[in-house]
Amino acid sequence: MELADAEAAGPSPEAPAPAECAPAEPGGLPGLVHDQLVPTQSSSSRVIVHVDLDCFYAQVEMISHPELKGKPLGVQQKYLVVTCNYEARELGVKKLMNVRDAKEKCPQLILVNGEDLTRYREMSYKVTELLEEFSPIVERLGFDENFVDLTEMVEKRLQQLQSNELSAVTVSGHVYNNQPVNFHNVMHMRLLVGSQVAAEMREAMHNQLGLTGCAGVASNKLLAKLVSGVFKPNQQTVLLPESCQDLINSLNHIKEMPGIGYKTAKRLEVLGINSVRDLQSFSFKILEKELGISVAQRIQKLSFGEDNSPVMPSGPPQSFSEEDSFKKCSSEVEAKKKIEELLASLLNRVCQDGRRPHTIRLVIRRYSPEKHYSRESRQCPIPSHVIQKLGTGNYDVMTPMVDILMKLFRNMVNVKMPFHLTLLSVCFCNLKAQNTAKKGLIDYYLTPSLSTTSHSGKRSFHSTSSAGITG
DNA sequence: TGGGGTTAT
DNA sequence: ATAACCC
Repeated sequence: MELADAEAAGPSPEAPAPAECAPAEPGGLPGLVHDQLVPTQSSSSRVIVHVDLDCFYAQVEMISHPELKGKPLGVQQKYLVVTCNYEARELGVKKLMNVRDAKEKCPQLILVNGEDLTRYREMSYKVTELLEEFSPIVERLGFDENFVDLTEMVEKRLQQLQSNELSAVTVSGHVYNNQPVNFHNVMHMRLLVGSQVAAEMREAMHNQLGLTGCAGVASNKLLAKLVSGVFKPNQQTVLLPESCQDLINSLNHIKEMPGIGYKTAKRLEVLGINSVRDLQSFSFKILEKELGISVAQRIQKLSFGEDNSPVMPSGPPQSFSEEDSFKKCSSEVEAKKKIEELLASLLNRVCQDGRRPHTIRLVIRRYSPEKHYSRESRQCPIPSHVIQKLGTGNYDVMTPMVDILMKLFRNMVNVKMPFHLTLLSVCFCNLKAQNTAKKGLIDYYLTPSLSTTSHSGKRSFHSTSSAGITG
């Protein structure tokens, strides 16, 4: 028979079942259990794939410049090699390596400037769109990673199969730990079909876009992401539930757990938590006291390989920004010039998108000898008369925008005092569908006093009236 | 550390 | 507006 039979035959991964990822040694983790934090242990039987392009910027550059293929290539932003191809890696170049160190390690290294992200961004969205053809549930993570929820696709494919075909299903790519497949286990079968879809995705990326990448297939985003990196360039791996503990225990430090960043890792270290096992067995009450219930709950679940966060379809971007970093900017005139450059690029992008931003933000980074990474920002609504000029190339939209940005600038920086900036960034956000009405009709409905949001879309229109800033 | 992005508070 | 996270 088909799915129903298979379902009964398997060790029932359905129902109010055990954890997604049963602990290997139930005795060794009193923390979570005794503190009684875990609510439902939602046994997700989802099939998620994480697709991760190999050294993405370098790949795009090799497509643009085929003569560079086979040679060690690095992509440079300012004084950093932000990524490089595998030829360069074999010669000792690492991601985010200083240009000087990289050249020292590898004098033949060819560097291309990658500060303009336009082509990378365009290729990135082509990848996402290709994946959306498989399933519409695609979540972007940066420019070079995507999660896809394959649960539905996989169910449909399994339903097409007769029971005698079920045992003929094969895995595509690696199985983590070389774990044997149980053809009577439904979740195993789902994941195998997931691995086949992943292979098709990678094939399509290669045939249609010329790109290679890795894929990881597992029952949630965390595990899919972790397992995608197990075999590295241009390979894929599927994780079967029984090997979940091995995967998360293969991490050498909690900082390697996606979702535990620099700050949280530092605070955990103070508590003596360094390994994933440390986090698993740590008292939840104390963890909650230190990090708050939200973070504590989330990361302790992560430590068990549990992650119920859904794959959220990214859709079009929520914001557009352009930034530039530099050694020093210390005059208003200089800042204005840089802001104008950033704005000009942004206007092109926003124009192509079709939607219109209703908010603009200026971001700065002030120089400070050690205290690294602190940005300040000011934002304000974009006046409606300026928004309306955005799509039309006709009128000068630069002038009013620059005026607004310079007011925001002076709101943050006292220009009568000496200052030293190392970064400027302009961001358009609060994007709304265009008011491309057949003048009159739609305009009428969208007029603020008459708008009742009873319309279709989920975005509510509000032609905000002049909304300048008080500067 | 670049030049981007997101969500939560 | 900031802070955390991701690449």
